Amino acid sequence: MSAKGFEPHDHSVCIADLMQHAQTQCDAAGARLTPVRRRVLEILLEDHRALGAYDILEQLAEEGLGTKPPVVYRALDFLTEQGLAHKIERLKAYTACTHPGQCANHAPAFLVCRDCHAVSETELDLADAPMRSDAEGTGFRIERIVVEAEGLCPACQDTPHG
Amino acid sequence: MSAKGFEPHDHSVCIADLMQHAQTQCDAAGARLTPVRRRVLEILLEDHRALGAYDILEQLAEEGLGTKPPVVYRALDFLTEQGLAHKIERLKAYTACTHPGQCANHAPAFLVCRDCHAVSETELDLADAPMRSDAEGTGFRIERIVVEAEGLCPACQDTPHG
DNA sequence: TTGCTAGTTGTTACATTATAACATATCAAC
DNA sequence: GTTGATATGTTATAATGTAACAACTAGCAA
Repeated sequence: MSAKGFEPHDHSVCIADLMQHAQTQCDAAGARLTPVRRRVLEILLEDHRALGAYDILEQLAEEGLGTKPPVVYRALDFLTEQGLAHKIERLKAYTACTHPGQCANHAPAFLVCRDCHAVSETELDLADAPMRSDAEGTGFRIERIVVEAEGLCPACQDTPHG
Repeated sequence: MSAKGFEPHDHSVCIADLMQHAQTQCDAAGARLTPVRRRVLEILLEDHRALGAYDILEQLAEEGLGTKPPVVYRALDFLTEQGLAHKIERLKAYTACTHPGQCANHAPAFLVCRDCHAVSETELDLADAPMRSDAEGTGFRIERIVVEAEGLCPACQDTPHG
C-alpha cells in the first residue's frame, strides 16, 4: 500500500487490518491498548483525515469515555509513541498511521488537503532525505523529519468546502 | 551563537543585507515595511533562531511598539506573506528568511535544533519534491510544502540546554 | 487473602498560541 | 483637505495543550 488516502479501497478491511496490527504490535511491545486508546485509534481510522484533539474528545464524551483534555492527549501521546498515529503539525491535528511498522528507516510524509483535511501518507527514505547533506556538513544530528505537503485533494478541487 | 547553517559568519553584514533586501522587495511590491514590521524582522534577524510570537511581543512592548497579540501576529502575517519570515510549525515559532527571493521554484526546508531553537534554512527544489509522484498519481495539487528536520545542533550536542 | 507496584484514568486548574471584531489613526492620491 | 485603503489599538475570547495530584485497576508476590 502506498499513498492510499485519495484512492478508493475497501475501507472496512483497511480499518480491520490496521486495528489488528495495532493490537499485535502493542502485545509484542508489552503496551496496553486500553479502551480509550483503542477507541481513539478507531475514531482516527474512520476516515483518512486529520482530526483535532478536541474533535476526538467530543466523540469520546458522547460515548462516556472521557470529557477532559488530558484524556485524549494522553491517548494521542500513546498512539504516536507507538507509531500508530501521527500529528499533522500544520493543522494541529492527528491522523492514524497507514504504514505501521515502517518507521525504522523511514519518515512519514503527508499530502494534506487544506480544505477537508484528508490525509494521504507515504514513507520517505531517510537515506535520501533532502537536507541530509546539509546536516552532515554542519554536524547537525537529525532525529526526526516533518514533511507535509499542503494543497487541495481531487474532491476539493471540484467542490470546494466538500 | 548565530547559526547560518550553524557556521560562523559576519552576522552584522548578514542582518544589513537582509534588511536591505526586505526594504527593496517591499518597495518593489508596493508594500509598506512599517516600524512595527521592520522591528519584528530585526528582532527575528538578531539570531538565526525561531522565536515565539509572545517572545517577540515582549520585546515590542519593552520598546513601546505594541502590547497586544494582534500587533505581532499581524506583523508576522505580513512578513510571511512577503516571504521575509517563515513559521516553524513544529515549534509554533517564527524565523527570518535567509534565502529571500528564492521562493519561486523552491520550498524552504529547515534544520531546527529542538534544544536552543537555532534554525538553518536551505531551499528544496520543488521539481524533485519527495511526494511529487504520489501527488501526481492521485491528482492532489500541492500548494506548499513544510519540511522541518528536528534534532540537535552541534553546540547542543556538546552542552545540552545551551 | 492482603497488599505492593506500576501504569492508567479522572479532575482541577492553568498555560500557551491565535483570532474575531470593531474603533481609531495614518497614508497617499486625488 | 477629503476620501478610500491600509495599518494600528484594544477588548474579548477561541483553540490548543499541559502540570500536578488524586483515585482507580491489573498483575503479581508474600
